[in-house]
Amino acid sequence: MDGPIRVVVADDQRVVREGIELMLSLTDGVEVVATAADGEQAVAAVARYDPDVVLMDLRMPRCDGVAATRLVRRDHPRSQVVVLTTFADDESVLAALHAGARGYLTKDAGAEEVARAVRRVAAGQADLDPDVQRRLLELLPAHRPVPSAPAGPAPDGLTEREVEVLSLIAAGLSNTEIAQSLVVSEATVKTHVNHLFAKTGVRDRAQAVAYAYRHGLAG
Amino acid sequence: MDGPIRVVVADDQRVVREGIELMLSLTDGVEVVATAADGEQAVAAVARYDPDVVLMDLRMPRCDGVAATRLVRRDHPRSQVVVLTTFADDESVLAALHAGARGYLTKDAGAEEVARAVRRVAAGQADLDPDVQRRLLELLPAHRPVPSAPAGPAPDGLTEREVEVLSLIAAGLSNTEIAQSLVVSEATVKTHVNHLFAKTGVRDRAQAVAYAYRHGLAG
DNA sequence: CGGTGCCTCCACCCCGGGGTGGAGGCACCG
DNA sequence: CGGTGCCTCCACCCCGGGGTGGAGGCACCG
Repeated sequence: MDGPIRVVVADDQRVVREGIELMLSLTDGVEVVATAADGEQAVAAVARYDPDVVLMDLRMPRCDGVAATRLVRRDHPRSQVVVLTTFADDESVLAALHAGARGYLTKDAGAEEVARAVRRVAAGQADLDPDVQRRLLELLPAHRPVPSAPAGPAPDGLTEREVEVLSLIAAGLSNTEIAQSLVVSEATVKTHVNHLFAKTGVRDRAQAVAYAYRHGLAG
Repeated sequence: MDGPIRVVVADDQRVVREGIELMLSLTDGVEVVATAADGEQAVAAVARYDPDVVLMDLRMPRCDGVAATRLVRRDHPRSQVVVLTTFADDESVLAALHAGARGYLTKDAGAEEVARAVRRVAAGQADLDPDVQRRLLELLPAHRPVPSAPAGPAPDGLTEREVEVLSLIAAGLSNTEIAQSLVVSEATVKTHVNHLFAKTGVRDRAQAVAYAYRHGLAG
């Protein structure tokens, strides 16, 4: 990486825009090449200046930040986008990340955080607000271990009986119904349920059903 | 947060273990209450000391870090886990995060990074290595909630919001978590849940998860 | 022989999930 | 204009699910 990291700042609030511009101008190795007050201007600025990084507000008039991010990523994939916004609700976060943002900062980030995000993103890494990271974890897609051994032995050391109970859970049976189905007491069912929860690391039967589907124990 | 953040350090290599212990002992507001040389010891230490944070190596004898993390999260959900490992391959990362780790550091992290991760995780946030963040982004689920109108209309006359709630149920979230995720009250979530149960004809969330998987609203 | 793992069952506790019966705001539409 | 559907939120109730801490029988095996 030679030469400064070239940045475009897009925010509809002038104070914010100029504050960030100033902040970054005092940062070593970073240069603000343009600013934009709405999404359309941001896209145009990217086309004209081919920056390394775009600092993008989400709430802007005329083509909001998400749409602008999507356009930037589609037409100028070399330019990375860091979202800088007051809001961190799931809708915004997912939409922005899906549009291709590699960074996500909230507006109480300090100069240091902003500079770090710009550098990391320019270096091909990601830099997300800690709360956003946590949300991502919650949305973690199923961990499919390896589809190698499909109908092989039970995963996570489940016993035969536990797999049986798990399948019935996935089939939508209550503990009482499972007990009737297996001709054992409900207490026994609850024991198996507790054991298989512990082994698979799930919290409740909803998660257990998802686990069963992902591991081919239901369907 | 009053009192120091109480930490357990688990690593089978003595140099690493004691190095981190020293490093953290010099950090304001952090106290190492125990160390562990393998997974079993780590789990036992958590049970005995009820720490705020566990720094967990992944490669350890007798119950590896992933299993230990899972146990800690199951049995002592108050204690958060930060993984500290040399490896950042996808399998390890996914397994660890799935087991419930809230932090992920590689071993070339400095004292500052380690301290920051401990603090953030203790505060209920997440702190993942930037490369891990990038991997997570690549794994981002296909933003199911509101995909404009791609995969056909919702089955059984489900509204957009109901489909959204159903997807989150299938992702294993509780009503409280769904409420937080959608930024609405829990009462609203319960209303949607009741409506979608009635429309789809399921009885509880276990059956709802199965329904979601069968109708391609999860997975 | 003793140890281990699995299956079986018990009592007890508590909270979250699921159900009922409301309500208001808003957008859309005939 | 009034009706309808959706989203939002409330209070209240109750039961099943999930967790704890036991226990005994049995098969297998070193």
